[in-house]
Amino acid sequence: MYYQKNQQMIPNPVRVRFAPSPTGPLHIGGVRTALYNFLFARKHGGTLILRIEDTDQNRFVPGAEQYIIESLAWCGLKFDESPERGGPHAPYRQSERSEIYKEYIQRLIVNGHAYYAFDTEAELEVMRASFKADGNKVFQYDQKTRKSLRNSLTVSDSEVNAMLKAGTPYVIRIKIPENQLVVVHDLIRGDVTVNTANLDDKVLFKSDGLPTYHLANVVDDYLMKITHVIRGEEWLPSAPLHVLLYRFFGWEDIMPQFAHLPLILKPDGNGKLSKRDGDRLGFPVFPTEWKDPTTGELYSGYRESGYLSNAVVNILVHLGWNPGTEQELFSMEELIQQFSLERVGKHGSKFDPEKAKWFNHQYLQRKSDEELYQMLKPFLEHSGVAPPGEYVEKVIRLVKDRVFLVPDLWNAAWFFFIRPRDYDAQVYQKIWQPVTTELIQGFAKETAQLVDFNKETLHELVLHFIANSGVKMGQLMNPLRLLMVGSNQGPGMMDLAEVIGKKEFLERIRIGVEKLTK
RNA sequence: GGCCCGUUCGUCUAGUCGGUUAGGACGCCAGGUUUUCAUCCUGGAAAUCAGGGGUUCGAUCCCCCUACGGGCUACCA
Repeated sequence: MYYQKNQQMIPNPVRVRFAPSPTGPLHIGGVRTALYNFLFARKHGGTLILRIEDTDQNRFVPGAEQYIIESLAWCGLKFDESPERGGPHAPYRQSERSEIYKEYIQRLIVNGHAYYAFDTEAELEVMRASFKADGNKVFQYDQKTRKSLRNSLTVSDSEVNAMLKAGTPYVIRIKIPENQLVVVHDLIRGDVTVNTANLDDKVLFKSDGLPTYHLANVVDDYLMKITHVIRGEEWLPSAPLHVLLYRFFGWEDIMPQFAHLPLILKPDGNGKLSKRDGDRLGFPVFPTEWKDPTTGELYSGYRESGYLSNAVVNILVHLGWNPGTEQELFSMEELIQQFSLERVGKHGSKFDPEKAKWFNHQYLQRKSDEELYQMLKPFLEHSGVAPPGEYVEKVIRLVKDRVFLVPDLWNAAWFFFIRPRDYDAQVYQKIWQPVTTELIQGFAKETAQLVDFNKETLHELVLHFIANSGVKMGQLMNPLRLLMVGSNQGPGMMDLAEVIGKKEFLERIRIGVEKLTK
């Protein structure tokens, strides 16, 4: 037995769903919602369902459903029941369930909890405009205004039937009861109470014959025996409406429990995180890359930017949840074990791209040399070099700890595979003295004599050389580094020299000196 | 505008019977290692717990008000 906050037993078996609409790539906020659902399901040995909420044909984007499934799979999230896998409550696409909703909306009409509304888009627009003109009021189709609009509450039954028969377009709206208190028990926020006087008569069924989210979500959650609805905070305002629907259908005592997750906010300023923020500040807002099929617009992804899926999961899980301990790096197994809704915060979190990188660095450090090799391979191929594996592994050991994103593997190591073409002008200015050229050439001459070339012998030689010539270590080493790397970066000089070998070492000196002293 | 939710270091956060030097992490600063640049290590600055009222011997913690922030307010989800 397991008890949540307010002594509510978690019914067994747990069944939760992630219910995105296929309107484009999945925002990381959505990924996090899916992740929390996944963790909750796994933790309680429950079932995770993917339900595609595609009741808005206008916003349908081809490929989006596939994107959602694949990008989530990349994160390690798999569904037990879904459109592609099927399950006992198939179909899992709402567009394929339209007959079901018709049956349920009829029940609401018969019971007097819903009514036909014949107002056209244009008529409602006029209402909105007149409300706005009258002291900037906002028009709502609700218990106050419905009495003066064209619907089955104001029009006679025979007239309604005539209109229906004539094929007059209509929508079906919920009839919100007057002046009642509706309480939503939220696992994260506690009880949220709303007076029905503030609720409007939301459209339940559209003129295109498909339900809106509100109806479809309640009917499907009931039919699919969902026990917990874990979704974003943007749904909190409509939760009372959903509770009312459960009540009208007579399902209130088996209604799922709600948990409304706080939002992910932009790093600077206020408001929720958007693609725009990512583009502006230079970090991805989507798990994997997506190219919009119609506009061609590119949505950059974490995977393509060089993040590990493990790290992304860890970054996201911490945006709203914490373990209550000082552990900060988790495997999926550990998350499943430790996750709980109780430890999800109430307030939104600003996304911190710097911390995200740091997390990725941590996970990268835990990868084996072999795994890192595999990640570096594409870069080697792209540059047309094919060094022996033994050589690459030596390099990886030297540069590993300076890698934050996967491409850094190449950025921090390319000079082991390719000679520098340019030399950093600022560094040159700073370290290249009048005597340097002669000094380096003298050193190269002595190095050429070295029979056994490795980091120890080279180090010894350096020591001798500076003692004899009376220069400081830096006067020799800094120019050498510039010659080897083209800048002032990279691992220790001796390690670097040993790996590239004597021949290459001398060659780089020769070529570099020639270029720099021209 | 209306309704709802929120508010602890710059950021993510701990703090769940009201009594803590308010803890950790990222970032920042300083020192050390690396004769480079990063990494790494050590140390440091950084939160009058949004403000004001209560309740209490005592409030970050309970209540109220205000401010600020956010969400929703479509025949979108």
